[in-house]
Amino acid sequence: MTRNPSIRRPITVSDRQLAERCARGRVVAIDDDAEILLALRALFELEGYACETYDSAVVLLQALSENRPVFPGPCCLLCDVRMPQIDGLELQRRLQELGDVPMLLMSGSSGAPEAASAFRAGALDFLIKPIKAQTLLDAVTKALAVSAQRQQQRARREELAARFNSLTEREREIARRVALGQRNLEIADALGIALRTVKRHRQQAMEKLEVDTLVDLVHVIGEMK
Amino acid sequence: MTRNPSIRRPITVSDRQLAERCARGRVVAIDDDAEILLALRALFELEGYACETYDSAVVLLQALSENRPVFPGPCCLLCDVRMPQIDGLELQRRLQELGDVPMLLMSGSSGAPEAASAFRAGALDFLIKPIKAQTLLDAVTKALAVSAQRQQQRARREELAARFNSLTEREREIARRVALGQRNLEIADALGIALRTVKRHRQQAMEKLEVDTLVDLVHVIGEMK
DNA sequence: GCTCGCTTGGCCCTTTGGGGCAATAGACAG
DNA sequence: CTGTCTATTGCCCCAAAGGGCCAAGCGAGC
Repeated sequence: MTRNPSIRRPITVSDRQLAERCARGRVVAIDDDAEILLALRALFELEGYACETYDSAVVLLQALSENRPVFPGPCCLLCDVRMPQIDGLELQRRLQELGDVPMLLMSGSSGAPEAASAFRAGALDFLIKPIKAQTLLDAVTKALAVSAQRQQQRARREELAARFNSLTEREREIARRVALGQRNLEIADALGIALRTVKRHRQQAMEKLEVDTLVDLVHVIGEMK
Repeated sequence: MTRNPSIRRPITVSDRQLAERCARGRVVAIDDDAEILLALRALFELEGYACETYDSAVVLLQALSENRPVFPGPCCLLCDVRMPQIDGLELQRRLQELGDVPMLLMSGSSGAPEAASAFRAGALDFLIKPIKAQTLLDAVTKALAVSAQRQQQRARREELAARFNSLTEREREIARRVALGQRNLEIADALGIALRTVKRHRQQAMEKLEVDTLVDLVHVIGEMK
């Protein structure tokens, strides 16, 4: 394991506090109104969430492109629609490939077309200013829950994919066929190899996939695709 | 099999044509503007879809409560938001328990709040008048596709549930345990019965569920819940 | 009382799965 | 060139699943 060269300062107490907050949930707020950002930050931090604020989508995109490490945990975006240069909907489009961070949009002056676009593009909600604090918190809570679930799902898939990739090509082939319900003998005939060989690969595959029943194998293969 | 007493007139040629259209897709349009309804009907029928029109949500609800038989096939609702008595959003709420018919809302005068409400309540899209014919057709095509998929899904589940219910209590119990990966002997011990008995029930269950491999059993049980 | 379906279980045999032990052969990195 | 990894296979043994044949106990309904 190599040392990460990006670590260049010691961990402070505030880092630890931030980490705790991030574990509960992190709200990334984007609005060109500085006062609103302050108010949002105050509200979310009072609730025990971490909050990052950006006064424009451009700054956020730049920060993201630097790809600096963040504490793990659920995360959501809360973004104003009406902003100069890059507006909320445009930002949503650009982040779409990133994909798994739930997005909340808010606006005071937008019409139905903007709201509809936002939802079509996958926004989790569209809040109309002025927004009641409770409404905002409910939306954020839900968004963070969605985020947590997606992250869990993704972690699980990656875990399984990693295990599956640690199999040899032959083992994968046999695992797939086993999960389709083919018998060892069928597989042996199909691949033109001996029964004993199929058994060995099957055995190896199940060991590497950390399953010990056929049922679990089926579930694991099913979860991956 | 008993005769259905609700059949009281012979099948006509136009019935057959309607049935063909319904199989392609049926659009239920609700708008208080008679001209719009005419235009919608013309558009959808030109595309080969069946189209029912209602000039108010009240009439639609009444028609639904009579529960008369309709031809099977994918179906979607296309409903104006701004209507007297019961508006589009209210109709959406009332039909929500019905649940599996995709809903498209349209409006010329609504704002972001209405659009957001519609999406939160599960609307598939929210179209802003004036709507281009192509936009409308695209939305309807998508809604019908969703409907078809839901119907297929539901049919499959009902089919499987019916099979599962045709099992005896004991057979269900054993099928569940088998699908959880328990071995016959484990099950026998857990239920305090002989191995042979478990085998018999297992065998019966798989026959009734129309599966012949353990893998298929797992999939069938999985699809049901 | 009797039949029918559900549940139960014993006996026995075959097929399939699981796994140890040993060995051959090709590919590839060091 | 050598050691490691992968794929392959044979032989043997045991456990588990699949299934035929037969039969008893029991509650529901005729």
